[in-house]
Amino acid sequence: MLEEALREINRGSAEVIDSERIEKLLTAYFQEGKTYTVKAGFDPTAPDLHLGHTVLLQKLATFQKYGARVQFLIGDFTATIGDPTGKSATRKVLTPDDIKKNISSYTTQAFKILDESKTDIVYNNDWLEPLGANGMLELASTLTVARMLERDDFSKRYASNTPIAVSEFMYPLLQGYDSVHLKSDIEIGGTDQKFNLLMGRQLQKVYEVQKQQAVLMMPILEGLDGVQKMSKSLNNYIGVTDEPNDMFGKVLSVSDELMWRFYELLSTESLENIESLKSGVADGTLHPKKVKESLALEITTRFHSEEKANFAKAEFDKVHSKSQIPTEIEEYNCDGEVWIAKALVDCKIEPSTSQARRDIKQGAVKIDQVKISDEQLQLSSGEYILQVGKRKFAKLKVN
RNA sequence: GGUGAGAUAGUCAAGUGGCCAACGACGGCAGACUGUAAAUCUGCUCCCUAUGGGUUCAGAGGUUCGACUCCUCUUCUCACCA
Repeated sequence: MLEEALREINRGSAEVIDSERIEKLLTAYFQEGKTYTVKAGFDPTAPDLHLGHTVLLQKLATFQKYGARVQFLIGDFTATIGDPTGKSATRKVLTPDDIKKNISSYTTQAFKILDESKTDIVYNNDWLEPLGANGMLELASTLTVARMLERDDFSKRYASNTPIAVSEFMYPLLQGYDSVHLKSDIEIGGTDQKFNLLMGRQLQKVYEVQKQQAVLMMPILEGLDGVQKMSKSLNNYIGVTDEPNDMFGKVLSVSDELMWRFYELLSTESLENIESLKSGVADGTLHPKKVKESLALEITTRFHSEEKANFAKAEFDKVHSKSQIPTEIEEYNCDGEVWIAKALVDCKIEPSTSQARRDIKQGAVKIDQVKISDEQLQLSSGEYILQVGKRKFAKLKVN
């Protein structure tokens, strides 16, 4: 039991600091039913979560399964400083109202994964604000500038003469102080947070609250391209609020290699099962697509429902395997004869008539499942199913 | 503060008076092949009902029949010196 728990907890992790501590906490839980706390900090700036964010959430859920109380920390105070990401210069200041809105959308999404009854939502403004100037100075005195500059990001910026605001130095300190206040037993975060996470350990020692927290770091999830990290700005993400059809399709479009990564970091499938899936694919008894399909089903079910996931799968098969028309298509109307290129633009499946012409020339455009080649084609009155490529559809009614 | 280099399409990056809507690479889209996977091959990739027209090469002026290319100023970036 203990062994299995440890394996699940370490699963996919990039680095663990003080794993003995984790083992002790778990042992205490299994033997005496003692709970412990796991802290994770969240920035209230990004209300749209994608699967990259859920890696952490799922790790927290795993901890909950093994006796942890999760300290779901909202960095409402620290959000006003801005974590030194190097490009944070233009960070806008959030109003309390924005923050409140972001948080509620954040938590409803998060509780699709986390057990609400084992989660404490805490706001660091509650203790950082009363800390005051004295407290801040005391906190700042625990650390030297040299030590601060050890942080990779800082040293790089310092070396390249990129400005570093003194307030940015406070960020890791404050995040570390959160751990002091909360007396966290374990803190988890992404590998990019290493410095900040370690700061928690250091400060807990200085303030002599208790034993130092253990730290578990999760890798950054790759996006759909399999190379760069999943992020909204790179448009390689699967959002947790994506439509079931999109979500299913996106998961299915990841490469076989990346699929295993997703399995490790996102699936709740046990490690044994994943191993057997892997060997099944390796010796040819299992088709990789089947394996990917069940992953897509699992993920879609998690954020929507089983029913919707199954529907998305059926829809997917219909459109792609049997190349039929999807059940639901956007509908558009227009009057009089329409030039095909214009119609495609009006239906928002082409960005410009130039692009539409090119696609027609290349045979990417179909009307009612039939490829067309005449770029001068006029559509007279009637109903048409327009299609560009494999995935863009529209229904057009010409009056 | 001084000196020098630079700013080109989504990104990187050629182009140094007409052959430039601008080489190439990446990305993206489409086609073939497939498992809408990957890999590979091919085509396309500013806009406009188009063998043509329009608007582009940081911004504003100027020289010229003609400028992304030359000149002036402005803004911003980078390097070296102080």
